[in-house]
Amino acid sequence: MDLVFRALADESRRALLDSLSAKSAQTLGELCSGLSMTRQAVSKHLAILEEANLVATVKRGREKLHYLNPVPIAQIANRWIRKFERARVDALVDLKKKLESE
Amino acid sequence: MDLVFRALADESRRALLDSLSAKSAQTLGELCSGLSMTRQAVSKHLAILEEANLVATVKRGREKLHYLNPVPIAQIANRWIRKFERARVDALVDLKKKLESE
DNA sequence: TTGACAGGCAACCATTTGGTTGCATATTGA
DNA sequence: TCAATATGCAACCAAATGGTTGCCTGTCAA
Repeated sequence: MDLVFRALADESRRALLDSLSAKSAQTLGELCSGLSMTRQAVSKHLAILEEANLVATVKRGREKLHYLNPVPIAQIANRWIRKFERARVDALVDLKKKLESE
Repeated sequence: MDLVFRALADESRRALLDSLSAKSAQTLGELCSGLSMTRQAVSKHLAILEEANLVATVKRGREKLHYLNPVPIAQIANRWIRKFERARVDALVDLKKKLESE
């Protein structure tokens, strides 16, 4: 869970997820094009996304195909964000009241 | 948006949000108790959460009350996570097919 | 008024992070 | 076979991060 949050904290990595969401089964080289980063930097980012289970890969010959795995993101939505949705109205009303009373 | 993701990347900060979600209007001292961190460390984390607009504060005398603001989290849920929900089934079917064909 | 309490500020430190360069390995296709 | 291609690995570097300690400021209450 922590790995997922940390993986999502970087804009480059979120961009990679975007890219994989738009086009599946991309190779490392493909994912590099357009980004102003060396291949190795992208490779490291992908390793972090893999570690967090946000990206799955399949080797095909000398290429490595990358796939988005949206499950961890869905889990965060379901298990973590919902906690705060419940608190949402209460918290805001609470704060507003406080601000107005001062 | 990036500030929110980065703020959420740290377990201590998520714990602080949890704490504020459970009990609103806590002071810095209150938020510190239970955590094995100096007051200054907690203060820095709270500053990052404030920067990301996840926590709002009101000064009352020599105390500073902290409030959870769940709106940015809700925005991420709505504007960002939904993108990947759309891709979810497609992506998994896609990957499964690939894995089986190799 | 004055000591105790809540918090802010700044300097400092170790570790992690995001990136680079250089070289090695493995697959492909002419 | 062999050059080109796709990726992996390791060392290195600067900057950001998470934490500390020490001291200062402002407020409360006896």
